[in-house]
Amino acid sequence: MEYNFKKIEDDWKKIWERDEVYKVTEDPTKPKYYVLDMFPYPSGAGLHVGHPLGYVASDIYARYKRLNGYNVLHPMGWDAFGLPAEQYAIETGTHPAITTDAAIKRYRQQMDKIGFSFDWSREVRTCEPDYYKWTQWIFLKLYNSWYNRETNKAESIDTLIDKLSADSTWEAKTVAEKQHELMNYRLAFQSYSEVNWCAALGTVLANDEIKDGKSERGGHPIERRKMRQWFLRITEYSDRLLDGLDKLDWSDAMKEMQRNWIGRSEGASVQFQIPNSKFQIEVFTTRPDTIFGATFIVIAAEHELVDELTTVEQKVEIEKYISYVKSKTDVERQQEKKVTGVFTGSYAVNPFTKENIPVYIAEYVLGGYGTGAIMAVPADDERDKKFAEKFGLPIIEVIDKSMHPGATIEDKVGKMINSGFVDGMEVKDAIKAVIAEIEKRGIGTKKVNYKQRDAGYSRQRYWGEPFPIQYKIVGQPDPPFAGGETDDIPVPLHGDKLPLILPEVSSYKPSGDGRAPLANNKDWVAAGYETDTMPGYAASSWYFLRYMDPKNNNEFAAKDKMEYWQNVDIYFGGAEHAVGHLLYSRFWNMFLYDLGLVPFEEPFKKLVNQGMIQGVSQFILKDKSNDPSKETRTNFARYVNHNKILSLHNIDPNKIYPVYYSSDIAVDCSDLAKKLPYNLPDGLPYSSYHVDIRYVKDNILDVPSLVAANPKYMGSVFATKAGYYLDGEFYSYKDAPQNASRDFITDSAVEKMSKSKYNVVNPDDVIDKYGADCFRMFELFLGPIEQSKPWDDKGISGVSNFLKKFWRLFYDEKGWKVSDETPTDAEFKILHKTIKKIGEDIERLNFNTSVSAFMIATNELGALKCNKHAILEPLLITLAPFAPFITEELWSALDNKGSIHQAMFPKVEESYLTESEHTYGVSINGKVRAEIKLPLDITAQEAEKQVLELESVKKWTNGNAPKKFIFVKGKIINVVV
RNA sequence: GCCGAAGUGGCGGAAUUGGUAGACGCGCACGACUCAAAAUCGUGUAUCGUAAGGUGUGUGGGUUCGAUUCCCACCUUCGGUACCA
Repeated sequence: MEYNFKKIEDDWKKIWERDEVYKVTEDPTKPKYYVLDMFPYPSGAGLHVGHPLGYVASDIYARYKRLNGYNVLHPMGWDAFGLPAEQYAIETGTHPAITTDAAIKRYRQQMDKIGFSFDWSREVRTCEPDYYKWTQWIFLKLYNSWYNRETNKAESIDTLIDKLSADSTWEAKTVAEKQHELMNYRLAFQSYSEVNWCAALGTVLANDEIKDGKSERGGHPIERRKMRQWFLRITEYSDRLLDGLDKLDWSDAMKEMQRNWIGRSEGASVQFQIPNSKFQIEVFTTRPDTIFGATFIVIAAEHELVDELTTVEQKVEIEKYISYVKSKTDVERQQEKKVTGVFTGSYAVNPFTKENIPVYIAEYVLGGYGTGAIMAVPADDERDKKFAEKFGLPIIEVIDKSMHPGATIEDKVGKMINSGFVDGMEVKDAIKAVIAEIEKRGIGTKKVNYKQRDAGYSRQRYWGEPFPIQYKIVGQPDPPFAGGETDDIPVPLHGDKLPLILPEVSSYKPSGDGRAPLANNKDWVAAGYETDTMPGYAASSWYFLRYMDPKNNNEFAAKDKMEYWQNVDIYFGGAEHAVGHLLYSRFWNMFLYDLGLVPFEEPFKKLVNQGMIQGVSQFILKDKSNDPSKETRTNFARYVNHNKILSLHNIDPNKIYPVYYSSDIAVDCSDLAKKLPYNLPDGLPYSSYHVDIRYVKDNILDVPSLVAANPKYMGSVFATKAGYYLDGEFYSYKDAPQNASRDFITDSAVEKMSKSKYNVVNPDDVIDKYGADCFRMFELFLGPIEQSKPWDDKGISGVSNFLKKFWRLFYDEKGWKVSDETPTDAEFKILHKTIKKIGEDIERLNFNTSVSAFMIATNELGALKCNKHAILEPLLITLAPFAPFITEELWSALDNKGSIHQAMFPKVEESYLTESEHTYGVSINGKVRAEIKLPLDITAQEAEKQVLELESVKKWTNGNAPKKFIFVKGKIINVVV
């Protein structure tokens, strides 16, 4: 009987769904295990072969845990709010809900084909009111909470009000004043702040949505703009987010990225007095030890004292400089390596040297970090040094590094010099001593600074959660009323009014004045609702909690269910979320934990970052000039005579007919180009274009079918070494070189899989051809799960062959051949060796070597002609997590009741694995020269005697006693001569 | 610049604690079956050498009886990040 994967997979898919095989409920009699995937954004393009890699891995892990008696929560859902659906809506007018729903259906179909064991009864969709009701609810909790630094946790805003009420001035304040004051504490708060405004997208972007100064999506330019925005006070959690990392089983790379993002640095803040004035400049420094070398102060262009410090004489120049700094975009500021700055005209007093030191403004000091002012120590800081050199400022050496050759000027090593009371101290001690002195004199304190900023939480978009906020204009009655202006007070919606449903709008475009698309709905605006929506990370910051209790209408998740499931045991997802989603989720979870709403502080115990499967893009090379008359391009003319082609085919020379060159011609030409006595204008006169990989096999383009499917290539010439294709027909050159190839060869490159690069491989196609089991195992067989690699289906036949071979252990042409004979020890050994290996591999996530272990077992059993039930059935269970369909089919053929996926993973019988002998490799001076089989319990003396008897060893020892004899039991023997 | 990961046959990769480098698969070659092809099965396949033997895990050095594995320096690639004081 043949292995008919199509029928098997279709049948079992239906049965699993009918019998709810993967449905899970809380069961206190079983240990729980929570296996989670980062839920996808359902894009219109569907899944490509890269997406399922992590899902396949997590599916195997979940199935394995289930077979080992765990009650496994393994859910899936949709991160359904997002920009692509909204932009499609702007282009076509289709409501994003419709697009999103269609995309989800498509994804679901593709996923079902692969045979995942998700409990779909727990599916969540973040764009559904049932879900975002709770996103809004949590936002209100954040709004109504503050961070109590004394108890070191978030508390209800009421405890803050109690505290503030103790001060008699509090009661005297107006409602508005009180609200403004509280805004300084709320964990979700509003503030005017410079934001990253993207004009092209009409929205504000978070720092991590920006790459190289441009929007991550679309690559549009970003400018700084002051706007009133919602923020989350994540900085209150910086320390806990940092400390919590130590307890997590995440890769070091991932932890480092979060640490760098949080960017904690310890130092001191110090006041520098401006002589004869009430002003002081507060600087932040991580190197208080070097304060004796501080010879000038630099403040940011945005610093609040700029006006006060600018003297009359310097005013014009300072204003010019500030407008110069502001005119530059972030990109330009980054590219600019020139040292710039202007003297304010004022001086400050170095509190230790008592010298008057000049105050400068320079763009290398940022307004947003630290205090926006630094004490510059040119002897120990690269940038300060460059600045001092350019402006002729004094450089005082304060650290003797002669004992540390090779140390950079910024390394914290050496002995203090020229530094008053700390002279002779080591840098480490000097830092402490200076801080102590600063604190003693009351001119500063020890301080910790973070790079991390509070997280922007407003988006000028339509397709997101509405804020459950109305605005109250000061002096007016309660909502509803018109809002949106600058002095109004946000009023949170009452919890029982949630969800606040996302309204319909007349246009999905931003209103044009910087306000969100919701401003296009008059009723919405009239009711005073906030017109911004929440960012993408809102919903994804807590979805893992909702899976535990997805249908609950009274709570985001019931306490007892969270108590049962606890946090995610293993989380699979891409490394690109290191500082976005993974940081925000930890923050939200910690917050909910502080309020006693969640029973665990960290949401994700173990993290696995699957690598990306990239696409192999194919390029065709197009003649750049498109001008057929220029015979001067002698290099190409060797193969293609444009004019000849034109006249042969009666083509109008004025008509545009692009010529594409096979890349082997281009390679020839680049060789040729090197030999030319002159340079070609801009490199070689061709440019690369992506071509759909469907028409390319092994870098050879199928020109006729490409042209047949794409009318735009009609009339184009595809030149190869032997001839050319025109409208899909091949014509040879009369003088073509002997044996020249007709193949049109493409160029290739590994890139991210994407529709626009025409390099997408659809899993459906692979599954149709080889089956889902094969697809799953092949993805894993490609290499280690954490490694990125290009998709290459060359090896897929190996996995396909394996499945067929495996099938043939049960069936041959004549039919069923499984016997009830008692297996031999050798057969048992193969079985138990495999059980052990697979169990260990899954725990370590070494799925690629598991696949090879199955191949080995199948080959070995095949060689022994073993078709015995007692071997095959346990083996089948070990394979079930990897290949759920074929194993289920064979399981039922073995006359088992119920699903194999609810069976028990077999136990390893060590007795079959213990060896009494070992074949030792015998090395002479570390090089393996011989082999010898010895009993495992042999003594070193006896082994030495036997080894030295070997002819192949005697040859090296010449019969002499060895210098040394190394015997490592069960491993190796080494003879030193 | 800084932080992190990696570099092994023609290719994807294996070697889990310092102990027989190249498992498994692809590709390739040869053979069997076939009128033939496909499919399937078998054999071989790091490299130089007829062989004995030599060489070999990015490069150079070191520790060790023994190094893909540990240490030092360097090169390359990929990810992250950046006037962060």
